[in-house]
Amino acid sequence: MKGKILEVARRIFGEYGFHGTTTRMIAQEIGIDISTLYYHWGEKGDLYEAVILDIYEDLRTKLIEIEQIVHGKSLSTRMDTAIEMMTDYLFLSPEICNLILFRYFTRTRQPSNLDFRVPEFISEIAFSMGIAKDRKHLPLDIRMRMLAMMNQIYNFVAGQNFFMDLLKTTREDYVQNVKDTLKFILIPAFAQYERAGKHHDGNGDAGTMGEGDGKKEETAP
Amino acid sequence: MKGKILEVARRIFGEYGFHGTTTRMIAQEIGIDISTLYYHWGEKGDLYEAVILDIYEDLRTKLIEIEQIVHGKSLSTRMDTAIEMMTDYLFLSPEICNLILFRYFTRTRQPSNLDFRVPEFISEIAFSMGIAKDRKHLPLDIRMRMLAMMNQIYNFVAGQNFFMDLLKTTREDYVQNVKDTLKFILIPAFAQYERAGKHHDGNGDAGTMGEGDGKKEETAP
DNA sequence: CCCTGTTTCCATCATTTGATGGAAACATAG
DNA sequence: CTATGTTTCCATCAAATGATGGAAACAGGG
Repeated sequence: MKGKILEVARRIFGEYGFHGTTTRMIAQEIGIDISTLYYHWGEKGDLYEAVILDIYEDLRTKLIEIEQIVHGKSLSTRMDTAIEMMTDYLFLSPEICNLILFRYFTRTRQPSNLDFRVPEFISEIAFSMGIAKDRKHLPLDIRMRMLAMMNQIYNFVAGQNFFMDLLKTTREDYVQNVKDTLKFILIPAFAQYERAGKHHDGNGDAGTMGEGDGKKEETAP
Repeated sequence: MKGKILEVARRIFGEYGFHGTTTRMIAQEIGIDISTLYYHWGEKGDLYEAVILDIYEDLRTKLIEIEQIVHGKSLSTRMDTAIEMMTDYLFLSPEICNLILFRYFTRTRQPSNLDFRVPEFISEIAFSMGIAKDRKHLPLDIRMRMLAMMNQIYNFVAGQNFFMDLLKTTREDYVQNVKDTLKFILIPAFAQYERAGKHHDGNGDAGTMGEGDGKKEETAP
């Protein structure tokens, strides 16, 4: 039962957010009384915290699995496979994306129960992609690119209902197009690392060229 | 006063979301009684609706302004300028990004007051970029790429607090790195349109395109 | 069966929250 | 000043919500 509650709480919190979810909604979805819920998980904030830890744990497991499969391949191939696997996985548990994005964007009225830190796996991903030489001390620009990449996936999964309606497409079609769009955007972007040889940082101003705007060199801090 | 309420409501709704915001929070922030708020805007859902319409109107105005400035330039230049302007603008009104993303990701318990449709400017942007030949009947893949592009910007602005804390960086530094990251990812991706000539759709498996030669000139730093 | 510990539900509270009616304050034209 | 329309605040409600105590149901070992 404790597990069942966590599972349903993940889904409901993922759909409605923290304040949009009531303990009664969760209990009713399972068909139990709310006091049973409180018995197992304590107050609402504690349950939410458990949900967050749970999804990050799932995500970590998946990332490790993917890392082992794409290990050793070329960057383009690695990204292609990783995008396929990651997308398929997240569409099976879309609340993972929703909950992560809520954390990024939303403030809560709660004192500070929910502001605990969770690793964002940024360095792990960069390392797995072969972009980081060293698991620690990742330069800022690389960390931001990793965030950008993950966000791109999260967005299409978390917003699937809205976007499917907006684009007037079926689910199957949508999933395929998400993968294609991700590849269209991410692979050329990160292909710059392949072309630029191993670790030519190339400043952030990639792609524009010319213009030589006044940006100073900003070597990795 | 009516305007002042709308302005503050934008900010608070943007920070806490619909259910995370109470009418009392808005009223208190201004220093008025909640009944004054209800007098001007009716029920909470109506105020929220007004907020959404307001931010979309602002966004529309800005997009038109940008469109006129980048008109006629090359795609890379257009994107460079548009990213600069759009980012600067959104960082001044970050609640725009938050509110748009909430609409994408969050469900509300409300009956259906907030499910009204608002244009997402997808076709306008594609047309302005010179990617769409025809303002109507945009193919699905192009619309998704436009969404992906806008989402990329929205995310970094809406999540600025979280990301700045995560990356341990200052605001100024963060803003600059957002621009650089956006250019790093978006410009190479959409440069495929330039290289591929005018309208070679190219199937979704765009990842292969990056391998060919790639960008010729690379401003040696 | 009985005893004990666990789990579930019912009844109930105290707050919070959305919402409103009506009195007071304010403004403005005549 | 007075009359009229507008705006703001005070007091208050009803419903929703987070939370809890205690009785009942359940489970398993002796």
